[in-house]
Amino acid sequence: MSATSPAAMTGVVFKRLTALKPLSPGQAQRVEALGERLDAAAPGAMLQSEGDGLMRPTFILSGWACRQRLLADGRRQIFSILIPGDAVGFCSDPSPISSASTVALTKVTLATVEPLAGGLTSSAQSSAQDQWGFADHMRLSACLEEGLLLDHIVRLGRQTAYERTAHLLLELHWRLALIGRVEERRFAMPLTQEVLADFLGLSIVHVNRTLQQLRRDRLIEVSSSHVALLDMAQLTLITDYQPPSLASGT
Amino acid sequence: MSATSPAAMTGVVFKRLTALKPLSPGQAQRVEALGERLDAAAPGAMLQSEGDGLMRPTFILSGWACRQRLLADGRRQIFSILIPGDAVGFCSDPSPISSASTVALTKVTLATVEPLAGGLTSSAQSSAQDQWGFADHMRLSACLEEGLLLDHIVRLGRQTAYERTAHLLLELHWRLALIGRVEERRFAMPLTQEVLADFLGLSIVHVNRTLQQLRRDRLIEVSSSHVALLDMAQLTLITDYQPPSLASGT
DNA sequence: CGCTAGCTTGACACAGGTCAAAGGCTGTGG
DNA sequence: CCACAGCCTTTGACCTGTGTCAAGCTAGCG
Repeated sequence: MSATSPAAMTGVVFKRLTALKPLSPGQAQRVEALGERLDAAAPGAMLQSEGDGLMRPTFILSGWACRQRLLADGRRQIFSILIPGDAVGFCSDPSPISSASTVALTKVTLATVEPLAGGLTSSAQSSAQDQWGFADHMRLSACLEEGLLLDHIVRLGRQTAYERTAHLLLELHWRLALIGRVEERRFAMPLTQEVLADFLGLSIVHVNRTLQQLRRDRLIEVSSSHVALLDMAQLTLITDYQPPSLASGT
Repeated sequence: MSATSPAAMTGVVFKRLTALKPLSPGQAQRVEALGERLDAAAPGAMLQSEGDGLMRPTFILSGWACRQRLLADGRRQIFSILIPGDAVGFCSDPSPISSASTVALTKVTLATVEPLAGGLTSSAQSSAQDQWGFADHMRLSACLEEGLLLDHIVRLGRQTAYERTAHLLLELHWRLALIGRVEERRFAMPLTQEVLADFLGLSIVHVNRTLQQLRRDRLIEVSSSHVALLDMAQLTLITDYQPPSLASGT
């Protein structure tokens, strides 16, 4: 987090966006410029694109976060896990109340795209306007995210703890690979078992047991916040995993 | 489904859209025009806005449907239940494979908005363009739907069968009220217990038992595909239900 | 060097799943 | 108009995946 050069930090955003759709030179430049105005947040802090009116791309440059909701009695459900390169919580309609809040899971660095130079707010079409020059990417990103939400619903509704856990690991593997954070099927995963539990709809204890089962079955290896997938074929089979399609129909 | 006048059929769409944001006279007219070109589908039929390239608003005028996914071994998970007035399956990115398919649960009548008269495809902004004149509504609708997906995730991940079932009934009550299909807290719900099970992530048998428990607790009444909510306050309390906010931040 | 947050383990409880069979309904065709 | 077929609902007996409780354990951090 500390002494990394701005270029290294914005790299993840570049990779993430490029995977969705190639960036124009101008866009690439603006992504690089992200490195200028950084925001930091400590674990547990709420990240909210403060009712900014309209959506304004804000990216996680480093660290992990999540979108979650709390029930009245304290139960927590995590909707999605956010990794570097991901855009942070904005729905075109910034619903005031607790629809979902975005929370840092580790120390996090954020950067927000600045609006384009004034006068360009041309065309009539009111709201959806692309004052930031990333409308296409944001739309594709929203699609990708919807797909992830659907995957999550399947996990929670129809898969066993064992399948769920493995499925999540495959998802993270895929997403982290996209931003170049996987080596030899091994990646860092700075999540406590409590977070995993609240994401997977399980109890902490059972997450623990399930991870151990996966380990005993020689499917994964876990060591101090690092995970290695030992048998992708088998994992894919067990979990019925299908990586998101990035085919931009446009 | 048969002898109803076009106006009566498009009424639900009108109500649904108006709830999101008032319709301009022109828009209202185009909604009425929906009644002209109807499509019918039998229970079990796949409804897909056949890779239409871009999104093109298609509405359910009558009947119920759902978005679902099948696992390799036959397990099914339903993501959302679609009622009259709802827009049907289109993601800006029409992912080819089984991300999710839309299926009719009853006999269904559909209508698709026709593109605006040719030459209007003006402005430069490529994709997001509103050839159909409902961009704002579609965007708000997408937000509403995302909220419903999040609710669903909470249900599946953190609520008991009892809570889940009751929560779903409150959601349906709210959505049906929006299109004027609730009277005295009573509404038609043409869903088999199997569908409920696949939506709620439960077994058929347990859905049955849960409904009976709710009945025994004098919270609901069920009779041949009609449901009555007897104690909304209690139901809301139990399920931690919060109706979606329609506050259009725009 | 002690504290605290996170991990691990065991014993036990219970929500919800599975299996199996019996009752309704409803529509269809003889 | 009846009888059959199929689908849906209901019920009971039993099983199991996951949760709960409680206690140690480990390791990083101040």
